Amino acid sequence: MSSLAGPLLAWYDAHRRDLPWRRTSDPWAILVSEVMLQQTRVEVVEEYWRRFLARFDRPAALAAADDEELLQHWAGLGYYRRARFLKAAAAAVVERHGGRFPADFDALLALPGVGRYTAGAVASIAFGLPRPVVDGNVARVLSRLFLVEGDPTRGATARRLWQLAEEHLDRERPGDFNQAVMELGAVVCRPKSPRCEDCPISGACRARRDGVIDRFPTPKARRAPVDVRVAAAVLRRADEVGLVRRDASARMAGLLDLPALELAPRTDAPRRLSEWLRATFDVSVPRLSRVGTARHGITHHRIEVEVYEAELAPGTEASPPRGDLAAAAPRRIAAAPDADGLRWFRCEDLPGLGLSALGRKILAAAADA
DNA sequence: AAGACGGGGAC
DNA sequence: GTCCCAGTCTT
Repeated sequence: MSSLAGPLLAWYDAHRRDLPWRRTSDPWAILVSEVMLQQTRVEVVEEYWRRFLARFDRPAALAAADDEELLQHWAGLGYYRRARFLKAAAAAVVERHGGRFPADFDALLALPGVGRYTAGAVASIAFGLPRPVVDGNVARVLSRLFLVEGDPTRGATARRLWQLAEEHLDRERPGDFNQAVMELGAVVCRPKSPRCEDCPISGACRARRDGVIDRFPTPKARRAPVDVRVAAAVLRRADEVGLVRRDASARMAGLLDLPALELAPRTDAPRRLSEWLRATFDVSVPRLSRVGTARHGITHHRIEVEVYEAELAPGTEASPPRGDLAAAAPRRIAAAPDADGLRWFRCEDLPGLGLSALGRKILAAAADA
């Protein structure tokens, strides 16, 4: 019925990128790639995927790992809940399926963190099952091909796109077909300045025919970003730096971070930070010097971090956090230490330790000073 | 149906 | 600076 699959598969066979997870048929390795690729670019994922699979080569290996090591391998990727779901999925594969992945869409869909897209991707790519996928790439390609209006991720528009993907799926090579459409969206049918001259199915594209490529897909409504002001402390003790582990209820839960505090407008930052460090960790920091500024964006927040540094006397210790940490300060972003409080880490051990990207930027700002 | 959830690469 | 990515879960 569809005249799309032929040209698409031929194009894919000739032009597909040599991505590491395309060299395996191991469903575990493919699941890890798909979860990492959720809302995350291919170029970013490659190195994480290699390192993760080298350490957790089978579901049982991840299921047995502790959360700290898991986060160390995920730090910097974002959407950290994915990592916990992936561990839970690995445990479920061990418990429900004896450590072997089920060649069954519904069983895959039942795994934690595996939704309609990921279940379809693993089913089609690892097991050759005829299941469609719709991700951002597929949504863009199909919305342009068939003039599908509306937010591709919601309601009737999403249903229409999944229906189109199902209708046009190649039943002989579902995994390659799905990857071909995604590849086309990533490389040719790009959000901006699409390369229609290089598109194997441009003749079938209604948006191109009508000269309205730039109006598809319909842009999503956006919220204005919220500005957040933060003061962070780089506390040094000889060759060590004081870090906190972020609380399980906070954003970036479980990652290491600099002790930091969200500031109300017109706050005397160093004084407030110093008082908070004393009240929370019982560390006395007489002199905080401003050493720089770090900027960071987190889902509709713009964060500006004033970075302060202090050299503490050798032997300085900290008490476990006191009081109600959640009530102590606003903590949309900062002020989220867990009950272990301030801990000392050798600076040379920091890389690979599970520091948040925000934390890395704060240390970089301090190092520039 | 809408909101929460990171980070960075490309323009 | 802005956009948006091989999405999923929760409310």
